Amino acid sequence: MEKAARRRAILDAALQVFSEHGFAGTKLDEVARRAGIAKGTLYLHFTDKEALFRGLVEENIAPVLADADHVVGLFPGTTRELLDLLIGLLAARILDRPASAIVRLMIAEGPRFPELAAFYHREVVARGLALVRQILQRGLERGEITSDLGVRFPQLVISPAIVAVVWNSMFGAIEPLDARSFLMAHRDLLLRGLGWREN
Amino acid sequence: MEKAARRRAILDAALQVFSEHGFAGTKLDEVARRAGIAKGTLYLHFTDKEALFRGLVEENIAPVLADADHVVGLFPGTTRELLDLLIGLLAARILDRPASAIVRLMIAEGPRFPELAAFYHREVVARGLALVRQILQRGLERGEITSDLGVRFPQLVISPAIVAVVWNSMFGAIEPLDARSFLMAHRDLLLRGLGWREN
Amino acid sequence: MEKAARRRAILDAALQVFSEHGFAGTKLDEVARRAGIAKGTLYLHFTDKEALFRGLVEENIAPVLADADHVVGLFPGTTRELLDLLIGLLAARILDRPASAIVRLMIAEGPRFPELAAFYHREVVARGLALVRQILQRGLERGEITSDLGVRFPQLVISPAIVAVVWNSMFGAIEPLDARSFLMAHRDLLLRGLGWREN
Amino acid sequence: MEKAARRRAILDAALQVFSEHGFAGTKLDEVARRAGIAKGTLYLHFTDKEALFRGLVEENIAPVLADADHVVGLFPGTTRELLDLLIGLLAARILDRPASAIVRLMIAEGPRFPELAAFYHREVVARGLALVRQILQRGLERGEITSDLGVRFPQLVISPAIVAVVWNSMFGAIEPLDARSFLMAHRDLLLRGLGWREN
DNA sequence: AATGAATGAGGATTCATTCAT
DNA sequence: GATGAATGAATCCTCATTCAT
Repeated sequence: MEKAARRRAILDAALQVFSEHGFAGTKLDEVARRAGIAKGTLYLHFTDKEALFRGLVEENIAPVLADADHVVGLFPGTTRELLDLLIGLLAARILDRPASAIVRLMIAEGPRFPELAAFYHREVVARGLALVRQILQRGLERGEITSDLGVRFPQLVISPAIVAVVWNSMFGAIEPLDARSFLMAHRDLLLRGLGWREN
Repeated sequence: MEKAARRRAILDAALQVFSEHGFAGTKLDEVARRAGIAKGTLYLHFTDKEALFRGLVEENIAPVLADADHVVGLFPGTTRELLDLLIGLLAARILDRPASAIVRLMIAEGPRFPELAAFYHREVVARGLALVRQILQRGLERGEITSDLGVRFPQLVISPAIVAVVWNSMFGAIEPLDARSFLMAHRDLLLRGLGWREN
Repeated sequence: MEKAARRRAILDAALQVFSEHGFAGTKLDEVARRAGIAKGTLYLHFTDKEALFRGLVEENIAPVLADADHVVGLFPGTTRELLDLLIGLLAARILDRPASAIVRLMIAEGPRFPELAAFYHREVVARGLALVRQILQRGLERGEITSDLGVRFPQLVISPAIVAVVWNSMFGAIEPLDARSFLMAHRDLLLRGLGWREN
Repeated sequence: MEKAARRRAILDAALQVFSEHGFAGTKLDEVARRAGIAKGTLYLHFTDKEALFRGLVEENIAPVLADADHVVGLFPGTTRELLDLLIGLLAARILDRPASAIVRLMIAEGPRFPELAAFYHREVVARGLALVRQILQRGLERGEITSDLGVRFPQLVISPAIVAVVWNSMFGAIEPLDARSFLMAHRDLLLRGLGWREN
């Protein structure tokens, strides 16, 4: 349908512009220009600037959730294999502009959009952390790891991915961080820290 | 001197308001109001909004650097003790509103202030990471740890602190993260991951 | 086209207001109000206050130049007839509010807009003086006048017209000067001074 | 007295700044700076910006009037000699920055200060024109000139002086006008135009 | 008297939103 | 539906004026 394509073009443009200028700094003129439509047309798709921002975040969540389901689906395998898979996905996502831009936007603007933060927490963060917990819990039960720190603080597993996004957005031009090697190092450190032992 | 106090009041107010609304979203009227001065008075201390923002970041760096020097000064001790010290400081800093607000602001606005990001990188981030490297390098030399992953990716040591700040700013109202326990868990995981062995 | 009419309305209002209050003293709010449009609409036609001022001067030059060409076109006639024609045009222009307001504005604001003054000199003043020189040079060649002072100082021919404008703008309410009689007297004095002799 | 010197310094500075930027464009900060005093001190001498402007014009009139009296005092002489004297004074005045700046200011700002324009008309212009009339009337009575056009339109005698001031303020950088030669040419043209005949 | 820091009304400019075409 | 010209509220910044020292 034509309408859906139009909507997608707007959201793509909005992601770029919000990402470059932040919420308050974004001019809808520029979003419209990049989307190749007239300014007024924006209002046929989104009631106002805030709705556009919310739509942006909400509609970029689907692929993330699909990823998670994918990981869950591949559950057979060692904890190491699952963590590798997870980190591979994170790396893919991090190298992937849209999703990392969304993460950055949520960090930058989250405090000004509490309901959106709650939505993001519920739909993305809580699910992601639950997935991490599942993987590690299973590792404990199988005797592949011995520490429950990861289950208790699943954010520890995710932290380096967040930092890689933030780092490259701020210091990418000065001292870029290779996200893949960084996350590989993290996986090694993490597994050893959790008491990993090949059975 | 009266002038310095006025300046401090302005910076305190600015930290609050920039922190709540971001750079573009901040009204200087509100900064002035919270500082208890007239709008025009702001301009006797800072040439414009951007100078105020820069001043805010720059003048909040001094205490951070003082901390770092302090840690270096206390160098004798095991790697575990030093990491504890470091993490204690991070926790103190994280629980400390001003500094965490600055970190958040830098993450949110950094991409729009490249020179400021460079300044922050040079004065705070690079020094902090150098300190981490020193500590871990010394641990390797003393045989207290065996992995050099921390030396190669010192950001891994810092990541959970950054995430704790970001987490609480976004999800503090929904699911607060106890920064101290979180960082203690991190320290345990990290040390074990690095091959910690009490001599 | 509607757009051109809007632009004309703005320039008309701007001429009034700039003329009454000078450049710095003019409020764009008032220009908009008198043009019957909203403040923001001004900016769809002129990028800023200075562009509006420049546009005002530049677009009021066309009719003046058309007049000058007209005079040149009517060249056959005695020097007296040509001077009469010229003075008639000056009088018409002087009694004509817009042009005299422009002259006043240029005198008042010229020093603060050097490029605009240069433009005005090039497009209006130099051409006007060249026309005066042509007329007088022809008079000398035909033996109708004997002095070359007018050719050497064509500003002498124009001075009373300028003064009439300035006088009436300043003292019009106190002691108005009848521009037509004034310029007629000037013509008589000038011709006699240049050694006029009917052939 | 110290106070009078202070006042003079302020007026000198004010003349410069008003002359460069016009009334609305003048910042009292800059006047104070150039006068070498604090901003607040201005208000010990002039109640407000407008009073300063008025004072400026009013206090620069004395020397002009003194000149005029001087001319009247030297009355014996031919009409040519008196006109020479008058034009010499005008040239001196025109080459003299302060007075020409005042003339320019009155032209530029006069319409916004009607009472000041009236004052200027009464104290300077009317007296100057009366003087011109006296000289020419005497010339007629003595039979040195035959036309009464100058008596009827004394502004014709003054016009080139005004134009010289205006010209050089606007086009001085592009095509400067030598005021002295210009006024000499005017004198010759004028005398001949009035029917001058050496007795 | 002199100072200059402080004030806050005022004005240029921007931009989210509306609406006639 | 789509457009983009028009709107005017909102915000940064300036500067004449005041006043405590």
